[in-house]
Amino acid sequence: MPQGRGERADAARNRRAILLATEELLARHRPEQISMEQVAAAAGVGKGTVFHRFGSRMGLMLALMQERALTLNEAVVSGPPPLGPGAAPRARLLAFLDGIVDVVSRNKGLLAALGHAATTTHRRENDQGEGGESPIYRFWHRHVSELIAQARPELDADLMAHVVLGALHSTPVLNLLEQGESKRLSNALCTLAASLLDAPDGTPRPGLSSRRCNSGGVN
Amino acid sequence: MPQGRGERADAARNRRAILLATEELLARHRPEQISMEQVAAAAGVGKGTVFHRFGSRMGLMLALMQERALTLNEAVVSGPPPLGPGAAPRARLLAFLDGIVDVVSRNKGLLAALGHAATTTHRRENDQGEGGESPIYRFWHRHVSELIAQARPELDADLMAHVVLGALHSTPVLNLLEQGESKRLSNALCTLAASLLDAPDGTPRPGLSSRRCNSGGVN
DNA sequence: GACGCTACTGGACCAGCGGTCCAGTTGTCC
DNA sequence: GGACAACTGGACCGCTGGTCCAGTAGCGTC
Repeated sequence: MPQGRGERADAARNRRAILLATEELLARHRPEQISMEQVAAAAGVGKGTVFHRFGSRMGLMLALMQERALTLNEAVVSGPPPLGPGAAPRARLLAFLDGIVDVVSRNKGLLAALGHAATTTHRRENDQGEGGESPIYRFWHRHVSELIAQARPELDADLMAHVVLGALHSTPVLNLLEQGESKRLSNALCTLAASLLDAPDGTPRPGLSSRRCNSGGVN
Repeated sequence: MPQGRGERADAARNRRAILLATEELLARHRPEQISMEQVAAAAGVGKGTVFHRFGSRMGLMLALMQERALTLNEAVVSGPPPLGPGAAPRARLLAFLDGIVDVVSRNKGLLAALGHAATTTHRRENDQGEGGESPIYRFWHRHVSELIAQARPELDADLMAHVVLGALHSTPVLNLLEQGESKRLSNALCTLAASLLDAPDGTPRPGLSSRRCNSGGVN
């Protein structure tokens, strides 16, 4: 993506320096105590430069995340099975979950930083109630959602994908990752996904697995 | 809990006013654009009072959440089945998920506000790497975890509970809730939990549902 | 190699935040 | 009704994400 015609040499250099500095800081401190000023200083650059290149805290984190997720995304889109196209949806999903956990665990603080940025970033006039998700999340969600839909068309694939991916943003889970338990998470996520895809839904155990569970209000 | 001997009349009045004002603001605005100063003003109270009563933004949100979750928690601990003790773990879990979704959907912005507070609150000297979860989360997690463990002792119940509860903190899911899709979420969560508990794990479909899925690194 | 155009740079600056402080007030107990 | 402490509230602080713009330096042109 960089030096894509028209990017000056010094600009490219500084961009890399900023990204690198952010990475280092993220590795050493909790994301919420890293200020943009610190990032700028660590990169040997003025604050204005950081904002000029990345627009906002959110932009910075997004750019970093995008870079980190790039190889995984490429593997999904055009790599060999089971991650890439060609394998059965079930196998692809399990492989992909593995891949995601891997990326996330290698970038422990980054997801948390993204979450933090999302709630911190100043909203100017865009009073839109909606708000946009990050492209990476969108990509991941679409992929998971499609795989679930292929394997189990009767499920609410869209929502299930959100639920599964949601686990990665959860603070307790992130803490676990911080302690090197990524294999454990990977196993749990795969078990969960496998259960969902293999569940005896539709015919067996009638009245047990698909019973309605909505009751009245509680609070 | 209030006026529990020793709380002054005006203090109690103001405490309720603050809680109420927070609720109203939360209902009308996104949580990240509600400042403590606004809360104080809306409650007709000085900023110092708010901090004196609740300690921090986090404390305020926690107190509000605690109040909202109270009836559910009581129902779980001493209410009638299927929510309360006595029913089978599976039924209790499904009922509880329903209950949680209900509470969360009734307090749309509150969970988000809690998450926001968690990343925003100034950390003084407590440089502890750990960090404490909220008591409500802890309670919910323990309950879900125990139910899963009872129904399926071989699973990583602790982590599974985190994953399931993590869904409630996910922004896309929260957005869905905002649009009144709480029934959909409830169904999805129940389907997922049911799949997990009913999964043919251990003997059937050998080599399919519990196959190892950890591969090498990707990034 | 000089030149000018322009994108890039960086630090002073701003509004607003969460949180603190403490002098003054007001409820409560004896 | 007096004394004491708990409560109150607004001025204040340090710091943040983000803006601004004068100055700088890379790049294409001749």
